[in-house]
Amino acid sequence: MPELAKTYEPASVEERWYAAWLEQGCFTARPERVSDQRPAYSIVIPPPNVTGVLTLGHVLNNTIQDILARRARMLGKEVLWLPGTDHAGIATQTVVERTLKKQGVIRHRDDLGREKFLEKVWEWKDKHGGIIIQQLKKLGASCDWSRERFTMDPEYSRCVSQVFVELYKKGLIYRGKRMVNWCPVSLTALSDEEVTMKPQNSTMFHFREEVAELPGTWLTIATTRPEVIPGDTAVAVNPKDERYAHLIGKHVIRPLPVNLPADQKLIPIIGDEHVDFEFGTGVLKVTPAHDMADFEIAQRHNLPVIDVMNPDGTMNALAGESLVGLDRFEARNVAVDRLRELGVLDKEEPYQNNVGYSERADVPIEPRLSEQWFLKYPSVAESKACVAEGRMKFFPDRWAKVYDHWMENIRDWCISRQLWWGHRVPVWYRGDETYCGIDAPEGDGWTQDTDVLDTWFSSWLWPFATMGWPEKTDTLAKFYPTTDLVTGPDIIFFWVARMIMAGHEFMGELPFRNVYFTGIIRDKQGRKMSKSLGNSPDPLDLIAKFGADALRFGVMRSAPLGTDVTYDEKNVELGRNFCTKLWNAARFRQMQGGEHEAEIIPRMLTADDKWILLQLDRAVQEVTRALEQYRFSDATATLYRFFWSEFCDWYLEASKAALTSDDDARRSTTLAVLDFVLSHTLRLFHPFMPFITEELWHGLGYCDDMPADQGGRTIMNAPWPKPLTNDERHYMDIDPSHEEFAQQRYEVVNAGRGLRRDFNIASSKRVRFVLRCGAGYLTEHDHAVLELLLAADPLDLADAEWQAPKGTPVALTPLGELLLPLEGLIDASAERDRLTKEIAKVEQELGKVRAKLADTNFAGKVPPQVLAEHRQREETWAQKLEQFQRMLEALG
RNA sequence: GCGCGCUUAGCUCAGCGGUAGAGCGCUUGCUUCACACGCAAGAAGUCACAGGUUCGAACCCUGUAGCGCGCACCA
Repeated sequence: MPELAKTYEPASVEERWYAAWLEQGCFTARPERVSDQRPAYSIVIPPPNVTGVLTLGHVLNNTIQDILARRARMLGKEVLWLPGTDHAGIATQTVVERTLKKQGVIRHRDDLGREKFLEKVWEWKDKHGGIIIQQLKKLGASCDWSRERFTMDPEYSRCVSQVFVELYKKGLIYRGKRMVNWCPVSLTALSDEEVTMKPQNSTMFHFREEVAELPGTWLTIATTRPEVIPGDTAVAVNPKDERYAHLIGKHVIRPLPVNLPADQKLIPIIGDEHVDFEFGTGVLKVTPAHDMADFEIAQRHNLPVIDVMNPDGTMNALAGESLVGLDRFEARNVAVDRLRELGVLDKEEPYQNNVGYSERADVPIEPRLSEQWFLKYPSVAESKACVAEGRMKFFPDRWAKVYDHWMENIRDWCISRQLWWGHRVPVWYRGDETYCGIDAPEGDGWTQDTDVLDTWFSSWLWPFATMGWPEKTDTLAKFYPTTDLVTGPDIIFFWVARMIMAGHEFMGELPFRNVYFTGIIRDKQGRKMSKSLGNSPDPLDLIAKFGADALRFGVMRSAPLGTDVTYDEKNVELGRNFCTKLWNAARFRQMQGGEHEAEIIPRMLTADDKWILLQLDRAVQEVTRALEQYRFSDATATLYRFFWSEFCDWYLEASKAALTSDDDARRSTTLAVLDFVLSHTLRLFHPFMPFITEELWHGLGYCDDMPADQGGRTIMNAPWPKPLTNDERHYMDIDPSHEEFAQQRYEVVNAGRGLRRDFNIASSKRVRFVLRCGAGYLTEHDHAVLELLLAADPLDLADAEWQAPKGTPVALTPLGELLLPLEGLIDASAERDRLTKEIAKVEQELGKVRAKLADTNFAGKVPPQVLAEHRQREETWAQKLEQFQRMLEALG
């Protein structure tokens, strides 16, 4: 085996192993291998935007999925991690359109026309579509690339059409002219979920309108949107409002638009319960074409609907000469000027309100009446029930409540978009005829609906459409429903809820059993990562600098279940340091030589060996449990503690005593324990850090223990470590008392190091220690370990009678008093001060315990076990106190 | 307005009924033959606040404040 380099060089290792895994088909799922003994495990990737680039959010999300997939393989499952990309309608179309404009190819997409423009989008997709996939590979994602899907693949598109047709035939999809959220920039309708409310500093304008039938009587109206006054078709008051009730049925004179004949300016005063008399002036202007609530009022009262705006947010001719052609915000200013000129503007006051914004274009949406396609959600009851009844689990489970609330108040989904990039609505028209089908109808003269479908209308089919539905493929039969879904809580409604409904509706079953919601990655100031803030580091840079494993480990370590992740490059650095530590521990093992298959000889096991085997066992159990509960940061914390503190700091240092001994059996047993622990550790680490563990798995030769026919002896297929069985414990003669003994010796070491510190002796300087435990109490090996770890030269064992020179520093340990004889440096007063301080501490602790025990309330009511613990504690402190006092007396 | 979450060491977070923990940062030693991306030792906390339950509360209950998120929304 070639000697390992001094530091780990991730780049070449990562590239080499990823290529090897691909070549050996390690990621390919084989449905034919699924059986009772080899259960299926599946997960579908949340498809990233096809033209997107990798962000830290993707790193978090996909590392989690990779950990789950890799661990499932090690548990002997047949794993399918199905990857792919999303066409991301608006996002992609916007990017391509903007780029073409920048390049001067077009001024507007209409310059090219639908077909030509789509050609450009496909060109763009072919050019940039592979980027994020390549980046996921850099991260080490073990996706089954042979099954990669794209939401605009021909087969996938057929699924989308088929689903549309089926829902149409069931009467769940319908077309209607309704109020929708309109984005004046993207020029398309949006779903309710694509609108986010933002607080705005607006102005509330109060203006007067005169009652036509009662000249001199004015109604004052409060509004934030004076520019849509030309669209007002009524003024509403609450019929119970005594101030205004008598005016119902009369009319007011609308001040805008100007230049209309007087009779056309009259609009009715109506009574409607919707009007809140507390708010504003208690008089509401009703603008049915530009406000959702007003539209409903208009329907109740059969009011005309006057749309005064163009699709792009500019005012149309109906807004009148003074406003026509102006952008809605300019128009607002002009409208205010007009009101002022007319002398009817009473008041302007600053006002904070919430305005719906288009999530994508980041501009206020415009409520707009238009002809759109809507879906009445299917399988709502089942979808609600499966989460409520716990058949599908959410992690953390508080999201179940959010889901439930949304499902309870679910409203029809506007699924049509006035875009070009996407799945075309599979509906054709000819005269009065309408045809809905997967393929175009026979005969001439049919024209297809020009709208495309909301991107999520394809994404919601992802779990089964990617597996070949509607064909009954092997993949679908074996891997659906999927096991886990890993995604962000921000798309719980956009995607998760809808997939659950589609799963029930088309597969008759839930699409996944567990949903893990990641946190959102934030910067150190707690802000979301975003391109515009420039606070989002490029994961590829981090991989280049620290290695993919370091990035993965660092991110997982800082991402506890249920909380947002504060990103700090320090964490990645920590991951890099950890990789180096692992690498160097492996190097240490390699430098000892010897074959790795050296067998453990139970009778040769030292207390240290048994101790580390028990710590390993504990780590195996903890990591396993943490992963079962999706507590990834807990798993990394355990791995870190076990490997760094327990294995490297204690065991590996202690093992040096055995490794330099003349006893061959001891030597080879120690090597065997090192190998046992390392090979288990590598496997525990593998899901988190796939590259370095594979490299060391081969570098240390552990791969040789695997059957040659199993996919190239990769650690990917090595068995996940199991806790020790009772038989194994018995065979190796391991029991908790050995752990305690080892621990006690380590306490001696700590005490010795403490003495060094107190007396300013460098940790590396070899000095004489005396342990008053009686000769022959320790085995030769245990003694050698203590000597090594204390850097003692020598460590003498003495009887209780042994007297040190007065003022010799001494520390209490579970194995006896540890003395540090200082030749010529004895300072009795310094030691007296030190002991006095120790005594004060002990007395304080003893006092606390005694006070509790003296409390009859405590002693009478506490469970016996707790009482016993306190008694034990009291005894220990009392003993210590006595010993310290004796030491102080000895000082004279 | 309704709901959810958070508040523990300078920073990021564990702990969720029985003596306050980790990593980073900080301090002090150390070129100890795997590793200075390291080793060793150390300082550092009225566990947001106020009540309550309990023998005992960071942990359970009630309320308050601050921060964050979701839903709804009155022009």
